[in-house]
Amino acid sequence: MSSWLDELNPAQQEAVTHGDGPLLIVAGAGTGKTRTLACRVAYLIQQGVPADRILLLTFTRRAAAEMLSRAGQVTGKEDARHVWGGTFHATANRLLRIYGQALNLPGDFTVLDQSDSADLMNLIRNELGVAKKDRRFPRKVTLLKIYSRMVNAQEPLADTLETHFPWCQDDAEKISTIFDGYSQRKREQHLLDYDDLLLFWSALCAAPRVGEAVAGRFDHILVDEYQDTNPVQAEVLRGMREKCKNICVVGDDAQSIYSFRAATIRNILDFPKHFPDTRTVTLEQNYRSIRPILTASNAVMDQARERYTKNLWSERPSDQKPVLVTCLDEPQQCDVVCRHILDHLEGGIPLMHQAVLFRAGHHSAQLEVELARRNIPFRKYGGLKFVEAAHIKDMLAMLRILENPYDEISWFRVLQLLEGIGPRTASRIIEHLGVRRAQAASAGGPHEDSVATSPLTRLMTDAPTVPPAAREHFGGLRSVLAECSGIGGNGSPRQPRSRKTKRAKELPLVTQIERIRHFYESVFERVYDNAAIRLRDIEQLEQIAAGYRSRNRFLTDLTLDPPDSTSDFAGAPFLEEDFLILSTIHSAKGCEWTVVHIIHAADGMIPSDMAVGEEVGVEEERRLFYVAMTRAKDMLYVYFPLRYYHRRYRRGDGHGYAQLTRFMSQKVRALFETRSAHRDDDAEWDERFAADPDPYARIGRLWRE
DNA sequence: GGCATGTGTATTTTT
DNA sequence: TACACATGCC
Repeated sequence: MSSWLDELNPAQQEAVTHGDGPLLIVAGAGTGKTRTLACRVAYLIQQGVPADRILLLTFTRRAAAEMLSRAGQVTGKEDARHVWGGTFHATANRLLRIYGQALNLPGDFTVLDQSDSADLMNLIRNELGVAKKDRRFPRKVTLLKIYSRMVNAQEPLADTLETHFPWCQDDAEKISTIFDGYSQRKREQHLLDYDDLLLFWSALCAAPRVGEAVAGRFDHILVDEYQDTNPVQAEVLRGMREKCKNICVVGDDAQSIYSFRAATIRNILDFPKHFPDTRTVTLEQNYRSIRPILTASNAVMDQARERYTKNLWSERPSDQKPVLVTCLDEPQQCDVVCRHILDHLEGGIPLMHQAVLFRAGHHSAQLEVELARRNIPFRKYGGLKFVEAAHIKDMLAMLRILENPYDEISWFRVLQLLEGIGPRTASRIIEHLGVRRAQAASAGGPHEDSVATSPLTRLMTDAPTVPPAAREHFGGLRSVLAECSGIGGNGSPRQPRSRKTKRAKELPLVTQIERIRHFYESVFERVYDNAAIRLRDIEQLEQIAAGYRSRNRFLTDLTLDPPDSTSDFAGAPFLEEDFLILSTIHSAKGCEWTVVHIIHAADGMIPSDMAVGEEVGVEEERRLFYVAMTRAKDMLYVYFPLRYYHRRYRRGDGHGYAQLTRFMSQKVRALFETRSAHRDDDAEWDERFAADPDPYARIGRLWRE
């Protein structure tokens, strides 16, 4: 057989060459999990399993792409490209486009992202008039969190409230009314939220004949990061493997960090129960980190309440302990991090092989400013995404109206951008246009649109009255929608389109975006104070759209696989230069770098003070810290600022003293080299002055630039 | 009545 | 920073 098998260790080989039946791979950090999974895909293909009958479920699209490219390298064939790879959600979407009809789901459904879902929730919240002056009612995001946890954990509302949202218990009745309205709207308007994708997939499996067809599509299912799947995902897998038991899951209970998404390690622990005759393979040799880093990481996990069963070991000895850097405050932390990064760069380690990790998206804000100041290019993963920016959502809302004229929240969003139109007027217009088709959805036939007039058509033929202030912009809205959709136009003398073609002639996607951008120019001018920058972002969106022919595909891809760093599109796309990685710890899952910098290792940051209320919360934060540490190959820095200014504590406008993260116990610290960035005041002063640009040079800019 | 605007406040992690 | 709510303006 192939020589590439010889390069694997015995445990990896066992996993890769496992035949039929359930397989559980318990893979500690850095034990070659990705490689093993990729090799197993390659092995299956070499054994004659058609690539398109293999399903590889991963946590991100990136992970799937990487594994398949590796599998391709191993087999040396193109086959691996045909493997079904992607996230649970993306796969659900793909399957539901094909088989959804069996569940009365129209093929043109649109997918709501988190904030869309929250907006829809808010719509109903407001309609119910539930907000009272005397008592606070859960906000839209809270409502969505409750809903999502309830659904994903498959846990009754009362239990969900009691265990995770006790302060909302009194509102249980109203909350359940809101949830009713929420699901009804989604059904009427052909909308699926993230959770629905999983629920519908699960329902698909359970459906009489289609279930078998869907499951029968795949000879083998492989699942990565199984410790971070939730009960619904487990249910999907069981549904997919009722007959054929070829399933392989990979995970590490010590790295489960998604319980806020209702992920549960019960899935991985109970896997052998759900799938009898499971073969379990444990991977314990770490190839990633030098020994001192692994030792320190293991020491962190030794304090965990639950003991994990693996003993990770490394064959990479080194004298270099990980480094704990105590800083005076955050500015100094930024300074030291930058210096270390540049030192390593000088020493031959490109920026791409270095990463700065942190607990929450905004923890890197100061550092980002400092990096920009020093001309260190970076790319940030996690935190706020490109598609979550308000103006991008404005653009997407227009496209979604064109795609699905019954999408109520998109109408709301677009209408309220116009001067003089607030919630009341928007709602009146929406009613006038007949956006809410009562009961139509339950009939669910493909001819339903021909029965009722589309809201877009009505907008053209029977325009609602709008307040004077809104007239001009509303007219603009009508013409741009008319132009993009090709539906009649604007009361203009243009002759009515012939009925010969059923579908009106639409403009190409990129042209649509261009026209809409043009329309938004004056709108943004009024609504946003930095309109120019936002409009430029829309041009970036046009670039992305250029790769798409189908508008629906474009919209769905953006919601299910959003470009994950803001700067993916900023700057020159042709200059593939070296850049530093900034990432939340969550987004760093599965990645590795030569040098890793963990910043804000203070109690309250790691663990987040949002999580310290419960023991299970703290335990998960510990695993999070462990995940961060085990990303490092050769060098690990942990930074801890002693003081925080006006940030954490509301009262007291001065500063607060922080504590080193509780996960760095005495024992753990002993495994670190400890450095102070503030050893003596003189040195510190010198450094600060040295960091400032020469005043003469600064003045010189006045005439040299 | 309904919209624009101001003020206080709470801010994790992601498909 | 964005959201929820209160007040002031057309």
